[in-house]
Amino acid sequence: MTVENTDQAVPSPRTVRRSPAELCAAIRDDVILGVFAPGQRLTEDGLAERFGVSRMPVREALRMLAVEGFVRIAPYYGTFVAELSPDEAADLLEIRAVLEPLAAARAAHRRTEAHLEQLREVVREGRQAVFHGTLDRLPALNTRFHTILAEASGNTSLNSIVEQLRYKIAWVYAVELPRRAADSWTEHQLIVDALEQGDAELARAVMAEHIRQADAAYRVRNVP
Amino acid sequence: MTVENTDQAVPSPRTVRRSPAELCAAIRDDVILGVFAPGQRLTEDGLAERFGVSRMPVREALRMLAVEGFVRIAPYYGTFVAELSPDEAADLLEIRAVLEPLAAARAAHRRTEAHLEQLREVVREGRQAVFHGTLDRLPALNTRFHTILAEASGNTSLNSIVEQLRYKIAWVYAVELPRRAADSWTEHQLIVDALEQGDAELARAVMAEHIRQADAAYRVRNVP
DNA sequence: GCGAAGACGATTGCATACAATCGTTTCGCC
DNA sequence: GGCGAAACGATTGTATGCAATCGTCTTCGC
Repeated sequence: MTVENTDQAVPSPRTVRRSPAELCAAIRDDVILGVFAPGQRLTEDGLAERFGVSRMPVREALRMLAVEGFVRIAPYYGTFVAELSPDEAADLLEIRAVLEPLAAARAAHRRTEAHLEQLREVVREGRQAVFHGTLDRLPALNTRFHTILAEASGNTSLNSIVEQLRYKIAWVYAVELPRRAADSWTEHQLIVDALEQGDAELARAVMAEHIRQADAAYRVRNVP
Repeated sequence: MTVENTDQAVPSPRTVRRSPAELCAAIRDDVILGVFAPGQRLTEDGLAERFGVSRMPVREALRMLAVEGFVRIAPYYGTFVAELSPDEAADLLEIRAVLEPLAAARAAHRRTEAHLEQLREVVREGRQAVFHGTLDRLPALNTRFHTILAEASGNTSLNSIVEQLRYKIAWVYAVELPRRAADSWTEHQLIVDALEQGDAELARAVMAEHIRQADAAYRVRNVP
């Protein structure tokens, strides 16, 4: 094992007090946003200074991120941002391709009226954004749609697994927005329709097709 | 939130030095084995004394277990063994029911000859144990079979997710062994056959049926 | 000049000490 | 006696200090 690049030479250290769980989320965000590059070394001192805390909460946050798979910790050696090969990146999509349809099928039965209203609202905003060409709002709306749907599945484990997958996919992939936007939100509408009807198998099928189409529009970041 | 029961009044504290990752596994084992009951409070001091280390490695291990979902941490309040409702327990099986067939289908293409040999050996031992009635060896062999298969899938993320699921299922469920043993190992044989033939859809179908049969034989522990 | 062994610097691992917070109990007041 | 607030004890959160380990550089020997 060799030391690849030195410490993080990144801007904007925030001097806000954060608990380990918040630190974990903050570092994960920085990893996803590319502030810390794959393979980059993360020193405890560096992160501690960056976030204005001591090494102890940083260590706890790093252990959490290691379980989540965003960093890998080599004992007595160091912590490094994880590197996903193109194959591993594709594997993430393959897992999501079976879990999201499962979530949709369950949501067809377990969804409450409140869930439906939220989904309808998100789809309405999404389609409006497509119509008006304000595409910058779409990523957040898309995430929100799938988040609500995972919640509506009523399966907490499934929800957290899919959430983790979405984090990783957002990290590894960049999506070609304009090409897919219109179709994507039409499909979202079809999914909500299936949920309203309580048709689990229809919801599963439509979601499976939606994921299939979405995967085809992804583009791997940082190809070696 | 109320304090349910006091600290762990458990026997056999081991005075072996352990790293945070090993501590995490050790505590998780104790949770799965029921040494720590669901809902029980886990104090850092208590665990530190039990494992012969200071609170720091214990804290890091607990953060990892919280991410894995075996404990829940309430800031400035305490750490408690997680409690899974019967619904949440059933949800675990539902997730596994789509992920294991996916692993089997992938393994049909990605498995190496070394994987096949290991699987054949495990199945041979399993069927022999069934034949001779030495049923106490079967749980370990069953875990080993599914572990090798997950590895053979060549999808590291899928592997770790399924591994986590298996931990939780072993924790929450007890299985009626004698009733299922013979059929289960016949199905294992069929899965290996499908992998040998490289028939992904056959492997997926056989595994799906295997999981379906296995789930029917589970019995929830600690029903409230 | 080249290879190996030891010393150094940097970083992680861990134990201790202290601060912050929560639940409970006790005390005072009505 | 009942209610509210302050003090206490217990536990968690964090910072600091030191030991352990690793990689690298230097130096010695050939």
